[in-house]
Amino acid sequence: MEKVTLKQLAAELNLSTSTVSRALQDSYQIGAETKSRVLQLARRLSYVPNPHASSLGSRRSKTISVVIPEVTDSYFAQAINGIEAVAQERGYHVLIYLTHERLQQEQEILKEFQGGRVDGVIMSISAETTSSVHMRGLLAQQVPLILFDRAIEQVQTPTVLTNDLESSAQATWHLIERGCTTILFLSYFRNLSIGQARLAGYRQALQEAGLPFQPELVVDCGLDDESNLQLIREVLQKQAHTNGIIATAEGLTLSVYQACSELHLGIPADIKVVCFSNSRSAAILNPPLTTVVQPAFETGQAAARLLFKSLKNKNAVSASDSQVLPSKLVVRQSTGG
Amino acid sequence: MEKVTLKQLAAELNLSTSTVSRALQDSYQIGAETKSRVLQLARRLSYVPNPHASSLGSRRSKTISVVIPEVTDSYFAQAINGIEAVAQERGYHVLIYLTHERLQQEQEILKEFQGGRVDGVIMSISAETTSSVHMRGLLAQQVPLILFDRAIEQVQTPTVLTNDLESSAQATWHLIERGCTTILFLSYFRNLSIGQARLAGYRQALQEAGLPFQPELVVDCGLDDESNLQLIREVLQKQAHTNGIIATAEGLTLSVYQACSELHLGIPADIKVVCFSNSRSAAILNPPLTTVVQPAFETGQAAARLLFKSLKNKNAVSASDSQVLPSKLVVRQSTGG
DNA sequence: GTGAAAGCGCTAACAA
DNA sequence: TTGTTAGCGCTTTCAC
Repeated sequence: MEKVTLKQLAAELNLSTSTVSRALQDSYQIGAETKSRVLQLARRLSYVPNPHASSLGSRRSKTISVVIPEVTDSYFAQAINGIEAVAQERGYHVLIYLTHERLQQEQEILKEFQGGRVDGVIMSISAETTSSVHMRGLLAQQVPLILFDRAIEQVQTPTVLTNDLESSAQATWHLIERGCTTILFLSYFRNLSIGQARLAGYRQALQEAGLPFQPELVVDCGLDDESNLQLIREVLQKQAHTNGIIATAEGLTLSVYQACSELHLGIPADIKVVCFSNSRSAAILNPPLTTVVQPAFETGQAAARLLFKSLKNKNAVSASDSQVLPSKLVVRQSTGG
Repeated sequence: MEKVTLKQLAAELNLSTSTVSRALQDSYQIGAETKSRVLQLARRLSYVPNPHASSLGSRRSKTISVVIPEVTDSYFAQAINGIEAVAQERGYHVLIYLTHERLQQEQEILKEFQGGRVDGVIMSISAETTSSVHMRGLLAQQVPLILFDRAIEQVQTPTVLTNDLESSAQATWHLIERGCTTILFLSYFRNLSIGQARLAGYRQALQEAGLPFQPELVVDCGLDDESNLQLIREVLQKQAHTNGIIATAEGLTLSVYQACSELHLGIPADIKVVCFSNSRSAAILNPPLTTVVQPAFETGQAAARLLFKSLKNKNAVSASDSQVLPSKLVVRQSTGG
């Protein structure tokens, strides 16, 4: 099967390529009859445009990209669905790139985008990202960038975040109300602004409740389950009075439950647990897990909408259009039900 | 910041664009000194090639695509990671497309690929896909296609599958050994070949064990949790003797646990449960869930390797290179531990 | 080892 | 309403 091109369509129809091109784009400049002739032939020969040629010619790729740390996390998976839903409405393609929490990957990906591969970018920064220098290049090229969930202060671009400080404070308060006095805070890559906000919320709640903040109760976890498990086990042994845990990432749930089980700490009898998690299985864990659920799908949607607004008009959107969507606390038996 | 092009580099260096192009591709035709001059300037001006121009010129996009039903499923998320790992080694980009289990989406996506957007495709078909006509076009264009996990018979292309029949039989046997006599089989989109293989495995085990096959114990579930829950609830009520369940999709776990809980059926005392699931949280469910775990990452890797082999030499790979990787049964308390 | 030149397939002024 | 004509930025023969 030969590849059919615009030129061939044009030749066949005794039209110019530009007319055919316009007809296929449903341009107002083209007569109804011509359009239908073109469309008919295109369909008959099952013509498929070459996106590279079209991107090159128009300097628009009709493609946006999503750059995220990983996809084996309910939050990001759900956010992708939100972004996709919006992109699809507008006839845009979505390229997903994974950084695996590595700054270098993120840098390389963004660098690539300066070549014009995509029209805009929606990103959640990697755990290693502490500066925004690699975003400057993109922005200098006028490629719109929206950050979601995990952002970084210095960069002047719109963000869609959740109320991390508040929801963390709420989770902490919830534990306090259930009688917890010594609460372990498991941070996930401490340098993330989101992690700091959650830590701040925790501290704020402690303070309001008149409980002391104990730095030794803050444990910085990472990607590796095995070492997380070990860290948690150790701190639970050392800080034997611990009777509450806040885990700030879905990926920590397993390690927390395992550590408690190994140490024969009953949840919620001996120790109460709440995790930031968008996993649907939270409801059927043993025991069912109290979670801080982030508005993942909605965040994706909002980010995509901002991006498209910006694509339409570069100046329509600025950092001041940033949004904050609320997370919600879902109480289950891991904190006493 | 102006966009730097090859032409500009060439002008600056008093070289032709072709020389610069070759130098950047590390062609053997170019002298070492020239190469280093080019590279240096490119770096200094932070030159980034335009991928569309390069794809158009070379008729290769250095991009492969992954087409999957959804991403909020551990199996697919892990498979993506496997594919990505291989693609990255080879300097290829990975585009991920979601069909949301809809055939129409899948058709549109594959159609698009006929335009030359990607060099090759790795796909797991949607639940609605019962024919392979929409793949013919791609194959006719010589775009290599590898199917994984969910394939379809008629199409002559390599596949990477798991031993669904065997693992399903194994799971069924496991339940039988634990004393189950009336085993509910929850299929997920019955028409999928993978679903049929699993059903066949179930039937085979029953037969070997001398247990009757009861069609009313086979329930076809779908995407919607709510209706799945209802279906399961109903059949459990009608078939009150049921003392075992096999759920053939990760997404069914929640509904199964909920249904049992609502009907006050104790797992594993009253009813034993095994699910096909790659979710890490299986170990901490209430009770911990016996799972059939598929080799997701490895399947992704294998599929990608096949694809690259085929990209290198169209004739190097054929349907006869298809692979079958084994799943494994992980026994936990939901079947008695 | 390097350059000239002809595209790749499509878009978008500018004309007509 | 349609056609002409340059490109878009890079690759790739074919010469030298």
